[in-house]
Amino acid sequence: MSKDIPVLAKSEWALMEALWAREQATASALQADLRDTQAWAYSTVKTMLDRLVEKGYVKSRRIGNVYEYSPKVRRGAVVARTIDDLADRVFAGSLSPLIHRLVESRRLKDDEIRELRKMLDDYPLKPEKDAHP
Amino acid sequence: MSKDIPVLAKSEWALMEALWAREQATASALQADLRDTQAWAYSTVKTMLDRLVEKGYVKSRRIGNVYEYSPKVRRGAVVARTIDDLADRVFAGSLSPLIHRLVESRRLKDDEIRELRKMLDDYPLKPEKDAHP
DNA sequence: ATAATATCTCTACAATTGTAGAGTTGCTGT
DNA sequence: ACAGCAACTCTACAATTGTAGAGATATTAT
Repeated sequence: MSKDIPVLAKSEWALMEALWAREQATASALQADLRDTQAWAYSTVKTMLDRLVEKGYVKSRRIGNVYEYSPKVRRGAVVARTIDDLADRVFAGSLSPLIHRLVESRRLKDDEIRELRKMLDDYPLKPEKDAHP
Repeated sequence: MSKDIPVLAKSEWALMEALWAREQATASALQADLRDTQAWAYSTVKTMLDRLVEKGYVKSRRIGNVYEYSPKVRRGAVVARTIDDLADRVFAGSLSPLIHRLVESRRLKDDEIRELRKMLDDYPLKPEKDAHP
């Protein structure tokens, strides 16, 4: 599940977001998509994509003389891994202090608090899915 | 509040944790503290510390012929900034989806869920500190 | 005084990330 | 058949991060 592909670097996120948004696209399409936020040269985008392919985040296939790139990992998986990574570094692998911290950061609006409450209330306390020993 | 000092890199976290733990220490003390987890040469630790000084995370003062380092920023602040950074990149600045994600990741134990519930229940819905219109 | 020890300083080098120019190739319209 | 254009490939370079050796210096025990 959580392979050991390296964590995404900052800019790579932007690119991946664009790619996830399209599901599959050429380098220049992505370059265009990102034009406003990241004014990257075509070759920059291409280089990054190829690096992402090496890292295992993206797959590419040649269509005619053009490469089409598509995500190889689902966004959710990457997000999860990123969070894990953070939890590892910052909270020694435990998520709950991280969440504490988030909540305590007071940067949540009341609505969000309410929503989170609801989510937690609905949260199914583990339906004992473990294989019995 | 949230200065624009660069986000801590992976290894730097380890070092900072050690420093926060001691509150002030020499390079070699930290090197010793980290011996088990990070087998760094003295000069490695020293270099990193000096880089952290440059970045504004650490301050140092010479005591006799030895430098004593101490954190310049509180851990909490750095954690907050790190989380913000993550939220920015991954969730377009909003924390609540991040929390959602964390909770949904199912990597929380039941206890932790309960604890979070409690925490959220106790969470003071903003004591309307806004100036009334 | 001296040798040993601890600490510092300087310098360096590899990997990764950020960014891109220059030149090559191949289709496309005229 | 050729100019244009789009996409590609190759190469490169700066900044940051990870890591450390070598040599300078100061402190101390003998």
